[in-house]
Amino acid sequence: MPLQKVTRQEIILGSIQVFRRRGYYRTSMSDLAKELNLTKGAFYHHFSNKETVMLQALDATTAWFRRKIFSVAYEEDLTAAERLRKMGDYTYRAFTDYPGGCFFANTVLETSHVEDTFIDSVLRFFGHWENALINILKESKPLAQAKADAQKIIADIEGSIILMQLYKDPSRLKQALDRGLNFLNP
Amino acid sequence: MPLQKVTRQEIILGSIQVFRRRGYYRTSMSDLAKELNLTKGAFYHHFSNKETVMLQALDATTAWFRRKIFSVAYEEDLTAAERLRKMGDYTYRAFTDYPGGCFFANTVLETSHVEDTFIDSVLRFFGHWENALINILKESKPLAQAKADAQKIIADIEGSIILMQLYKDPSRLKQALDRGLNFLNP
DNA sequence: GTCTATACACAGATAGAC
DNA sequence: GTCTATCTGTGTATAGAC
Repeated sequence: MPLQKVTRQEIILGSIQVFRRRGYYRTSMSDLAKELNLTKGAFYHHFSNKETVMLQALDATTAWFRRKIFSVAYEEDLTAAERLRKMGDYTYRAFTDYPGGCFFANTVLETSHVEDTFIDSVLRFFGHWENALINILKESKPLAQAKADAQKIIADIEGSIILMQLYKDPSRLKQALDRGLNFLNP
Repeated sequence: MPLQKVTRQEIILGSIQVFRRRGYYRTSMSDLAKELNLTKGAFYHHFSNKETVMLQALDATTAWFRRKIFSVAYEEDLTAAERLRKMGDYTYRAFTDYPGGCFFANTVLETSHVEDTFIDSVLRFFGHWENALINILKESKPLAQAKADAQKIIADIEGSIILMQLYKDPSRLKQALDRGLNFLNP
Protein backbone atom coordinates (compact mmCIF):
# COMPACT_ATOMS: atom_id res chain seq x y z
CA MET A 1 0.00 0.00 0.00
CA PRO A 2 1.72 3.17 -1.21
CA LEU A 3 1.52 6.35 0.79
CA GLN A 4 0.18 8.58 -1.95
CA LYS A 5 -1.72 11.82 -2.03
CA VAL A 6 -5.13 11.94 -3.61
CA THR A 7 -6.80 15.21 -4.56
CA ARG A 8 -10.43 16.00 -3.89
CA GLN A 9 -11.04 16.23 -7.61
CA GLU A 10 -9.68 12.73 -8.20
CA ILE A 11 -11.97 11.47 -5.47
CA ILE A 12 -14.99 13.14 -7.05
CA LEU A 13 -14.16 11.76 -10.50
CA GLY A 14 -13.82 8.24 -9.14
CA SER A 15 -16.97 8.59 -7.05
CA ILE A 16 -19.01 9.63 -10.09
CA GLN A 17 -18.21 6.33 -11.77
CA VAL A 18 -19.36 4.33 -8.75
CA PHE A 19 -22.46 6.39 -7.99
CA ARG A 20 -23.65 6.27 -11.59
CA ARG A 21 -23.42 2.48 -11.74
CA ARG A 22 -24.54 1.50 -8.25
CA GLY A 23 -26.77 4.44 -7.33
CA TYR A 24 -26.59 6.58 -4.22
CA TYR A 25 -28.01 4.28 -1.55
CA ARG A 26 -26.34 1.11 -2.77
CA THR A 27 -22.93 2.79 -2.84
CA SER A 28 -21.15 2.53 0.49
CA MET A 29 -18.28 4.65 1.69
CA SER A 30 -16.21 1.47 1.45
CA ASP A 31 -17.11 1.22 -2.24
CA LEU A 32 -15.95 4.78 -2.82
CA ALA A 33 -12.76 4.29 -0.82
CA LYS A 34 -11.98 1.07 -2.71
CA GLU A 35 -12.42 2.83 -6.07
CA LEU A 36 -9.78 5.36 -5.00
CA ASN A 37 -7.51 2.75 -3.40
CA LEU A 38 -8.04 4.34 -0.01
CA THR A 39 -9.27 2.99 3.28
CA LYS A 40 -12.50 4.28 4.73
CA GLY A 41 -10.55 6.27 7.31
CA ALA A 42 -8.47 8.02 4.67
CA PHE A 43 -11.55 8.75 2.59
CA TYR A 44 -13.25 10.42 5.56
CA HIS A 45 -10.23 12.67 5.89
CA HIS A 46 -11.27 14.27 2.57
CA PHE A 47 -15.07 14.14 2.80
CA SER A 48 -16.90 13.99 6.08
CA ASN A 49 -20.06 12.35 4.73
CA LYS A 50 -21.56 10.60 1.72
CA GLU A 51 -24.11 13.30 0.94
CA THR A 52 -21.38 15.89 0.34
CA VAL A 53 -19.57 13.56 -2.03
CA MET A 54 -22.76 12.96 -3.98
CA LEU A 55 -23.63 16.65 -4.26
CA GLN A 56 -20.15 17.49 -5.53
CA ALA A 57 -20.25 14.51 -7.90
CA LEU A 58 -23.51 15.77 -9.39
CA ASP A 59 -22.29 19.33 -9.69
CA ALA A 60 -18.97 18.28 -11.23
CA THR A 61 -20.86 16.23 -13.80
CA THR A 62 -23.09 19.17 -14.65
CA ALA A 63 -20.01 21.36 -15.06
CA TRP A 64 -18.48 18.76 -17.37
CA PHE A 65 -21.63 18.59 -19.52
CA ARG A 66 -21.80 22.37 -19.74
CA ARG A 67 -18.16 22.63 -20.77
CA LYS A 68 -17.99 19.72 -23.18
CA ILE A 69 -21.51 19.38 -24.61
CA PHE A 70 -23.99 22.15 -23.87
CA SER A 71 -21.42 24.78 -24.89
CA VAL A 72 -21.71 23.51 -28.47
CA ALA A 73 -25.15 25.12 -28.65
CA TYR A 74 -23.51 28.52 -28.40
CA GLU A 75 -20.73 28.07 -30.98
CA GLU A 76 -21.50 31.00 -33.26
CA ASP A 77 -19.37 29.80 -36.15
CA LEU A 78 -21.64 26.78 -36.71
CA THR A 79 -25.16 26.65 -38.18
CA ALA A 80 -28.06 25.54 -36.03
CA ALA A 81 -28.12 22.16 -37.79
CA GLU A 82 -24.39 21.70 -37.28
CA ARG A 83 -24.64 22.56 -33.60
CA LEU A 84 -27.56 20.19 -33.02
CA ARG A 85 -25.78 17.37 -34.81
CA LYS A 86 -22.49 17.96 -33.01
CA MET A 87 -24.23 18.16 -29.65
CA GLY A 88 -26.01 14.89 -30.47
CA ASP A 89 -22.75 13.16 -31.31
CA TYR A 90 -21.16 14.35 -28.08
CA THR A 91 -24.23 13.35 -26.10
CA TYR A 92 -24.08 9.86 -27.55
CA ARG A 93 -20.48 9.46 -26.46
CA ALA A 94 -21.18 10.89 -23.02
CA PHE A 95 -23.84 8.26 -22.35
CA THR A 96 -22.09 5.28 -23.96
CA ASP A 97 -18.42 5.70 -23.08
CA TYR A 98 -19.15 4.81 -19.45
CA PRO A 99 -21.74 2.46 -18.00
CA GLY A 100 -24.59 3.61 -15.77
CA GLY A 101 -26.79 5.69 -18.07
CA CYS A 102 -27.80 9.19 -17.04
CA PHE A 103 -26.48 10.03 -13.58
CA PHE A 104 -29.22 12.63 -13.07
CA ALA A 105 -32.17 10.54 -14.18
CA ASN A 106 -30.90 7.71 -11.99
CA THR A 107 -30.60 10.05 -9.03
CA VAL A 108 -34.02 11.65 -9.30
CA LEU A 109 -35.78 8.31 -9.67
CA GLU A 110 -33.85 6.76 -6.80
CA THR A 111 -34.02 9.58 -4.28
CA SER A 112 -36.83 12.04 -5.03
CA HIS A 113 -39.49 10.10 -3.12
CA VAL A 114 -37.18 9.52 -0.16
CA GLU A 115 -35.47 12.90 0.34
CA ASP A 116 -35.13 16.18 -1.53
CA THR A 117 -31.40 16.55 -1.01
CA PHE A 118 -30.42 16.27 -4.66
CA ILE A 119 -33.40 17.75 -6.48
CA ASP A 120 -31.86 21.16 -7.00
CA SER A 121 -28.69 19.73 -8.50
CA VAL A 122 -30.71 17.59 -10.88
CA LEU A 123 -32.94 20.51 -11.83
CA ARG A 124 -29.88 22.61 -12.65
CA PHE A 125 -28.56 19.95 -15.01
CA PHE A 126 -31.81 19.63 -16.95
CA GLY A 127 -32.19 23.42 -16.99
CA HIS A 128 -28.83 23.86 -18.70
CA TRP A 129 -29.62 21.09 -21.17
CA GLU A 130 -33.00 22.56 -22.05
CA ASN A 131 -31.56 26.05 -22.46
CA ALA A 132 -28.87 24.76 -24.80
CA LEU A 133 -31.44 23.09 -27.03
CA ILE A 134 -33.71 26.13 -26.90
CA ASN A 135 -30.82 28.31 -28.03
CA ILE A 136 -30.45 26.20 -31.16
CA LEU A 137 -34.13 25.77 -31.93
CA LYS A 138 -35.26 29.34 -31.30
CA GLU A 139 -33.63 30.49 -34.52
CA SER A 140 -36.19 28.67 -36.63
CA LYS A 141 -39.34 28.82 -34.47
CA PRO A 142 -41.04 30.84 -31.72
CA LEU A 143 -39.51 30.61 -28.27
CA ALA A 144 -42.47 28.75 -26.76
CA GLN A 145 -42.29 26.16 -29.53
CA ALA A 146 -38.53 25.89 -29.15
CA LYS A 147 -38.96 25.21 -25.45
CA ALA A 148 -41.65 22.59 -26.00
CA ASP A 149 -39.51 20.87 -28.61
CA ALA A 150 -36.45 20.91 -26.35
CA GLN A 151 -38.49 19.13 -23.69
CA LYS A 152 -39.65 16.51 -26.19
CA ILE A 153 -36.07 15.85 -27.30
CA ILE A 154 -34.87 15.43 -23.72
CA ALA A 155 -37.76 13.12 -22.81
CA ASP A 156 -37.07 10.93 -25.84
CA ILE A 157 -33.36 10.73 -25.05
CA GLU A 158 -33.89 9.91 -21.38
CA GLY A 159 -36.44 7.22 -22.14
CA SER A 160 -34.11 5.78 -24.75
CA ILE A 161 -31.25 5.68 -22.24
CA ILE A 162 -33.41 3.49 -20.01
CA LEU A 163 -34.21 1.13 -22.87
CA MET A 164 -30.61 1.21 -24.07
CA GLN A 165 -29.55 -0.19 -20.74
CA LEU A 166 -32.39 -2.69 -20.49
CA TYR A 167 -31.75 -4.14 -23.95
CA LYS A 168 -27.98 -3.48 -23.87
CA ASP A 169 -28.36 -1.79 -27.25
CA PRO A 170 -26.72 1.65 -27.75
CA SER A 171 -28.55 2.10 -31.07
CA ARG A 172 -31.64 2.95 -29.03
CA LEU A 173 -29.94 6.15 -27.95
CA LYS A 174 -28.50 6.80 -31.40
CA GLN A 175 -31.97 6.67 -32.92
CA ALA A 176 -33.38 9.05 -30.33
CA LEU A 177 -30.63 11.55 -31.09
CA ASP A 178 -31.35 11.23 -34.81
CA ARG A 179 -35.04 11.92 -34.14
CA GLY A 180 -33.99 15.08 -32.36
CA LEU A 181 -32.45 16.40 -35.57
CA ASN A 182 -35.88 16.46 -37.19
CA PHE A 183 -37.00 19.29 -34.95
CA LEU A 184 -35.06 21.72 -37.13
CA ASN A 185 -37.13 20.80 -40.21
CA PRO A 186 -40.57 22.40 -39.97
CA MET B 1 -52.34 -4.66 17.85
CA PRO B 2 -55.09 -6.89 16.47
CA LEU B 3 -54.41 -10.52 15.70
CA GLN B 4 -55.45 -10.44 12.10
CA LYS B 5 -54.74 -12.57 9.08
CA VAL B 6 -53.07 -11.04 6.07
CA THR B 7 -53.02 -12.76 2.70
CA ARG B 8 -49.97 -13.02 0.51
CA GLN B 9 -51.73 -10.96 -2.13
CA GLU B 10 -52.40 -8.13 0.32
CA ILE B 11 -48.73 -8.19 1.26
CA ILE B 12 -47.67 -7.97 -2.38
CA LEU B 13 -50.05 -5.10 -3.09
CA GLY B 14 -48.76 -3.13 -0.11
CA SER B 15 -45.16 -3.92 -0.96
CA ILE B 16 -45.58 -2.61 -4.50
CA GLN B 17 -46.51 0.82 -3.14
CA VAL B 18 -43.41 0.93 -0.94
CA PHE B 19 -40.96 -0.48 -3.50
CA ARG B 20 -42.15 1.91 -6.19
CA ARG B 21 -41.62 4.97 -4.02
CA ARG B 22 -38.48 4.01 -2.11
CA GLY B 23 -36.82 1.63 -4.56
CA TYR B 24 -35.56 -1.87 -3.86
CA TYR B 25 -32.41 -1.26 -1.86
CA ARG B 26 -33.76 1.62 0.21
CA THR B 27 -36.82 -0.42 1.23
CA SER B 28 -36.16 -2.48 4.35
CA MET B 29 -38.12 -5.48 5.53
CA SER B 30 -39.22 -3.26 8.43
CA ASP B 31 -40.66 -0.77 5.92
CA LEU B 32 -42.64 -3.53 4.23
CA ALA B 33 -43.84 -4.96 7.54
CA LYS B 34 -44.90 -1.51 8.75
CA GLU B 35 -46.90 -0.88 5.57
CA LEU B 36 -48.86 -4.07 6.29
CA ASN B 37 -49.13 -3.40 10.05
CA LEU B 38 -47.04 -6.46 10.76
CA THR B 39 -43.83 -7.01 12.68
CA LYS B 40 -40.75 -8.20 10.85
CA GLY B 41 -41.19 -11.64 12.37
CA ALA B 42 -44.74 -11.95 11.10
CA PHE B 43 -43.71 -10.71 7.67
CA TYR B 44 -41.02 -13.36 7.42
CA HIS B 45 -43.66 -15.99 8.10
CA HIS B 46 -45.15 -15.15 4.67
CA PHE B 47 -42.02 -14.36 2.66
CA SER B 48 -38.62 -15.74 3.55
CA ASN B 49 -36.60 -12.98 1.84
CA LYS B 50 -36.84 -9.55 0.25
CA GLU B 51 -35.88 -10.70 -3.23
CA THR B 52 -38.90 -12.99 -3.46
CA VAL B 53 -41.22 -10.17 -2.42
CA MET B 54 -39.74 -7.90 -5.08
CA LEU B 55 -40.02 -10.51 -7.84
CA GLN B 56 -43.65 -11.19 -7.00
CA ALA B 57 -44.35 -7.45 -6.73
CA LEU B 58 -42.95 -6.92 -10.23
CA ASP B 59 -44.83 -9.86 -11.70
CA ALA B 60 -48.11 -8.85 -10.03
CA THR B 61 -47.71 -5.37 -11.47
CA THR B 62 -47.10 -6.76 -14.94
CA ALA B 63 -50.19 -8.93 -14.61
CA TRP B 64 -52.20 -5.88 -13.56
CA PHE B 65 -50.98 -3.87 -16.57
CA ARG B 66 -51.77 -6.72 -18.94
CA ARG B 67 -55.26 -7.13 -17.53
CA LYS B 68 -56.21 -3.48 -17.18
CA ILE B 69 -54.25 -1.67 -19.88
CA PHE B 70 -52.45 -3.75 -22.48
CA SER B 71 -55.61 -5.82 -23.05
CA VAL B 72 -57.22 -2.73 -24.56
CA ALA B 73 -54.97 -3.18 -27.59
CA TYR B 74 -56.79 -6.39 -28.41
CA GLU B 75 -60.42 -5.17 -28.02
CA GLU B 76 -61.77 -6.07 -31.43
CA ASP B 77 -64.88 -3.91 -31.19
CA LEU B 78 -62.80 -0.72 -31.16
CA THR B 79 -60.92 0.95 -33.99
CA ALA B 80 -57.14 1.25 -33.83
CA ALA B 81 -57.45 4.95 -32.99
CA GLU B 82 -59.95 4.25 -30.22
CA ARG B 83 -57.77 1.55 -28.73
CA LEU B 84 -54.65 3.72 -28.77
CA ARG B 85 -56.49 6.61 -27.17
CA LYS B 86 -58.13 4.41 -24.54
CA MET B 87 -54.84 2.74 -23.72
CA GLY B 88 -53.25 6.18 -23.40
CA ASP B 89 -55.93 7.36 -20.97
CA TYR B 90 -55.51 4.25 -18.85
CA THR B 91 -51.73 4.58 -18.95
CA TYR B 92 -51.97 8.15 -17.74
CA ARG B 93 -54.05 7.11 -14.74
CA ALA B 94 -51.79 4.16 -13.97
CA PHE B 95 -48.76 6.44 -13.67
CA THR B 96 -50.44 9.36 -11.89
CA ASP B 97 -52.89 7.75 -9.44
CA TYR B 98 -50.00 6.56 -7.27
CA PRO B 99 -46.61 8.15 -6.64
CA GLY B 100 -43.33 6.59 -7.67
CA GLY B 101 -43.41 6.72 -11.47
CA CYS B 102 -42.73 3.55 -13.46
CA PHE B 103 -41.89 0.65 -11.15
CA PHE B 104 -40.02 -1.13 -13.95
CA ALA B 105 -37.93 1.79 -15.14
CA ASN B 106 -37.03 2.54 -11.53
CA THR B 107 -36.02 -1.07 -10.98
CA VAL B 108 -33.85 -1.47 -14.05
CA LEU B 109 -31.98 1.78 -13.41
CA GLU B 110 -31.48 0.97 -9.75
CA THR B 111 -30.45 -2.66 -9.99
CA SER B 112 -29.23 -3.61 -13.46
CA HIS B 113 -25.62 -2.57 -12.84
CA VAL B 114 -25.55 -4.27 -9.44
CA GLU B 115 -27.29 -7.61 -10.04
CA ASP B 116 -29.35 -9.24 -12.78
CA THR B 117 -32.03 -10.63 -10.49
CA PHE B 118 -34.89 -8.53 -11.86
CA ILE B 119 -33.95 -8.04 -15.51
CA ASP B 120 -36.17 -10.82 -16.83
CA SER B 121 -39.22 -9.48 -15.01
CA VAL B 122 -38.61 -6.00 -16.36
CA LEU B 123 -38.04 -7.35 -19.87
CA ARG B 124 -41.35 -9.20 -19.74
CA PHE B 125 -43.21 -6.01 -18.81
CA PHE B 126 -41.76 -4.00 -21.68
CA GLY B 127 -42.27 -6.90 -24.06
CA HIS B 128 -45.99 -7.01 -23.31
CA TRP B 129 -46.25 -3.24 -23.64
CA GLU B 130 -44.43 -3.20 -26.97
CA ASN B 131 -46.53 -6.06 -28.33
CA ALA B 132 -49.74 -4.27 -27.36
CA LEU B 133 -48.70 -1.15 -29.25
CA ILE B 134 -47.49 -3.17 -32.21
CA ASN B 135 -50.87 -4.89 -32.39
CA ILE B 136 -52.54 -1.50 -32.79
CA LEU B 137 -50.04 0.05 -35.18
CA LYS B 138 -49.53 -2.94 -37.47
CA GLU B 139 -52.95 -2.38 -39.04
CA SER B 140 -51.81 0.80 -40.74
CA LYS B 141 -48.12 0.12 -41.44
CA PRO B 142 -45.59 -2.69 -41.98
CA LEU B 143 -44.71 -4.76 -38.95
CA ALA B 144 -41.13 -3.49 -38.78
CA GLN B 145 -42.35 0.09 -38.82
CA ALA B 146 -45.01 -0.69 -36.22
CA LYS B 147 -42.34 -2.15 -33.95
CA ALA B 148 -40.02 0.83 -34.40
CA ASP B 149 -42.87 3.23 -33.65
CA ALA B 150 -43.93 1.27 -30.57
CA GLN B 151 -40.40 1.62 -29.23
CA LYS B 152 -40.43 5.37 -29.89
CA ILE B 153 -43.74 5.77 -28.02
CA ILE B 154 -42.46 3.83 -25.02
CA ALA B 155 -39.19 5.77 -24.90
CA ASP B 156 -41.06 9.08 -25.01
CA ILE B 157 -43.45 8.00 -22.25
CA GLU B 158 -40.70 6.71 -19.97
CA GLY B 159 -38.59 9.82 -20.40
CA SER B 160 -41.63 11.96 -19.72
CA ILE B 161 -42.37 10.02 -16.53
CA ILE B 162 -38.90 10.97 -15.28
CA LEU B 163 -39.47 14.64 -16.08
CA MET B 164 -43.01 14.50 -14.69
CA GLN B 165 -41.57 13.50 -11.34
CA LEU B 166 -38.69 15.95 -11.47
CA TYR B 167 -40.92 18.93 -12.27
CA LYS B 168 -43.95 17.57 -10.37
CA ASP B 169 -46.01 18.18 -13.51
CA PRO B 170 -48.30 15.38 -14.78
CA SER B 171 -48.93 17.28 -18.03
CA ARG B 172 -45.49 16.09 -19.16
CA LEU B 173 -46.85 12.57 -19.32
CA LYS B 174 -50.14 13.70 -20.84
CA GLN B 175 -48.32 15.40 -23.69
CA ALA B 176 -46.18 12.34 -24.37
CA LEU B 177 -49.31 10.19 -24.59
CA ASP B 178 -50.87 12.68 -27.00
CA ARG B 179 -47.74 12.53 -29.17
CA GLY B 180 -48.17 8.78 -29.31
CA LEU B 181 -51.54 9.20 -31.00
CA ASN B 182 -49.82 10.81 -33.99
CA PHE B 183 -48.23 7.52 -34.95
CA LEU B 184 -51.53 6.41 -36.45
CA ASN B 185 -51.53 9.31 -38.92
CA PRO B 186 -49.03 8.64 -41.69
C1' DG C 1 -2.45 11.83 4.58
C1' DT C 2 -3.21 7.22 5.46
C1' DC C 3 -3.80 3.56 8.37
C1' DT C 4 -6.18 0.21 12.01
C1' DA C 5 -9.55 -0.21 15.37
C1' DT C 6 -13.83 0.66 17.00
C1' DA C 7 -18.53 2.75 18.26
C1' DC C 8 -23.17 2.62 17.09
C1' DA C 9 -27.31 2.02 14.23
C1' DC C 10 -29.83 -0.71 11.27
C1' DA C 11 -30.08 -4.16 7.79
C1' DG C 12 -31.69 -9.22 6.60
C1' DA C 13 -32.89 -13.19 8.68
C1' DT C 14 -33.98 -16.86 12.44
C1' DA C 15 -35.79 -19.00 17.00
C1' DG C 16 -39.10 -19.88 19.94
C1' DA C 17 -43.06 -18.24 23.04
C1' DC C 18 -47.99 -17.45 22.73
C1' DG D 1 -50.25 -16.25 12.43
C1' DT D 2 -48.12 -12.94 15.12
C1' DC D 3 -45.14 -11.60 18.52
C1' DT D 4 -40.42 -10.50 21.03
C1' DA D 5 -35.76 -11.40 21.24
C1' DT D 6 -31.66 -12.24 19.07
C1' DC D 7 -27.87 -13.46 15.71
C1' DT D 8 -24.84 -11.71 12.23
C1' DG D 9 -23.35 -8.68 8.78
C1' DT D 10 -22.66 -4.20 7.09
C1' DG D 11 -23.52 0.61 7.03
C1' DT D 12 -21.90 5.57 8.50
C1' DA D 13 -18.83 7.77 11.08
C1' DT D 14 -14.98 8.71 14.53
C1' DA D 15 -10.44 8.19 17.31
C1' DG D 16 -5.96 7.89 17.50
C1' DA D 17 -1.40 5.67 15.98
C1' DC D 18 2.07 6.24 12.38
